[in-house]
Amino acid sequence: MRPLEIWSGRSNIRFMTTRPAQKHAAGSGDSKAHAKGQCGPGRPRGYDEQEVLSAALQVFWRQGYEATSLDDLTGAMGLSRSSFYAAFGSKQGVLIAALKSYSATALSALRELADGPREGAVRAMLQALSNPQGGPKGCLLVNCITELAPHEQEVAEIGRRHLQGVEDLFASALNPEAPESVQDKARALSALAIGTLTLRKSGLPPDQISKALEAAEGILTS
Amino acid sequence: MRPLEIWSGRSNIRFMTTRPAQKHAAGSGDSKAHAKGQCGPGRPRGYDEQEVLSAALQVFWRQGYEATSLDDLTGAMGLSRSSFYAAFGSKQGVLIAALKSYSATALSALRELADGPREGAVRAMLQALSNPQGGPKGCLLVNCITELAPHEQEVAEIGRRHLQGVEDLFASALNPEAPESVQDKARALSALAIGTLTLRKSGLPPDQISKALEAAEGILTS
DNA sequence: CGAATTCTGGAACGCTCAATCCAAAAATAG
DNA sequence: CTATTTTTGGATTGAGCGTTCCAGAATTCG
Repeated sequence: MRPLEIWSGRSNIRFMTTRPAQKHAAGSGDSKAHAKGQCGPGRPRGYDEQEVLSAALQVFWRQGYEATSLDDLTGAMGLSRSSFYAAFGSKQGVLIAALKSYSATALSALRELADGPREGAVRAMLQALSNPQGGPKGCLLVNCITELAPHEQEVAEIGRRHLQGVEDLFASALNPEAPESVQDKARALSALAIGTLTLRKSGLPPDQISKALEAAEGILTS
Repeated sequence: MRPLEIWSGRSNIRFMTTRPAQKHAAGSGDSKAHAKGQCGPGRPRGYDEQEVLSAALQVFWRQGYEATSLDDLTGAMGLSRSSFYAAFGSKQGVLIAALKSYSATALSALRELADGPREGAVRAMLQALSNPQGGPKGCLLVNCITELAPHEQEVAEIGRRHLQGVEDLFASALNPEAPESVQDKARALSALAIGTLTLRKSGLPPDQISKALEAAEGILTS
């Protein structure tokens, strides 16, 4: 078996030590309002961090993690290798940043549907999850969970939190009557939506999936 | 983007031309009863084809396609590179053979459950699919569909047929009353089962998944 | 016993991989 | 202006990749 322990621990010591202030968290939590104007002495960056992260996200989404090379990434991001490693530390680093950004964006969009009119909320969420912006590329997080989670605990952790978030939104959109099995129903709805992504990838046309979802939804939400 | 066109077309011309009779189909269809005893002049093989294929299958299952190197494969199979390429032609070749073998085995096992007593058949199928032999590794075919199907049409094709098979078995296990939406219900059940594999990979314990499945199943099958 | 055929071990091939390094460029601070 | 700090481009690194090749070992056929 190939050594996969690259992931944990020894990530780019040079970067982590020489530039500890620039945490770049990439869209998730601790963005310290890194105003883009003047921020110190040195040469300013020639790129927008969110933009290049979004470019990297798209590549991972289209190709998967292992099938994506650093040339793919730097090419799509428009960055030299130096800038890439200075900003993200490693290939794994930019993946983690992309996954966090993706999760935040996706959950935010889903929350709007969950907070909409009660009737139709679940249906709208199912349709949105099963027919994501990525089209046949599916859901970036589901793809990466499938490919990496068993061996890379940080991916698994981000994935677990994301799926919990989806579940919670389903639960909040379900009829609060009969709350004894709301969590289980929400979990089943999540699984149902996620499963359709595999059907889609294998070539099933979207309208066939919508039909199946409607057949299931009518009874699952009651 | 990295050149991925390796897949189609130009697969090991030397092997294909110099040894065209040995099709090795690896467990799927056209096994010409390749009796293991005497089968011609030359030196006999020092390995069992089904055994080494099963070993390769396990490695792909555990690590995924891209993360598996040829050293991983030949090491687990106990084959030299020469024997490997003589038997399977390429890394893609052994994956395809493994997927076909996996699909046949899995569908056969699922058919026994579908043909069992009507009440409980659907539940047994859901539990079996969501808690496969592979444990947290999930389902080999679902893994490979997620990782490869958008770019490798042969994987997509095998996956599509497999999922269609699962759907058909669900349909045959469903109550034949109200047959107007049997196919959609069966498709939804497939998606539900497949989706639980992602939950499992992200770390959700099996009993939580079983609970959600039972909550969904009671109403989905009625 | 040769001759023909087939498998096996292991080295080698060309290439790509993720990651590193360094000097030049571009900004601020005094 | 000079000194300092940071980013950038591009060459480089050593290891690993999938695949090929060939000489020798093992078997059957005449």
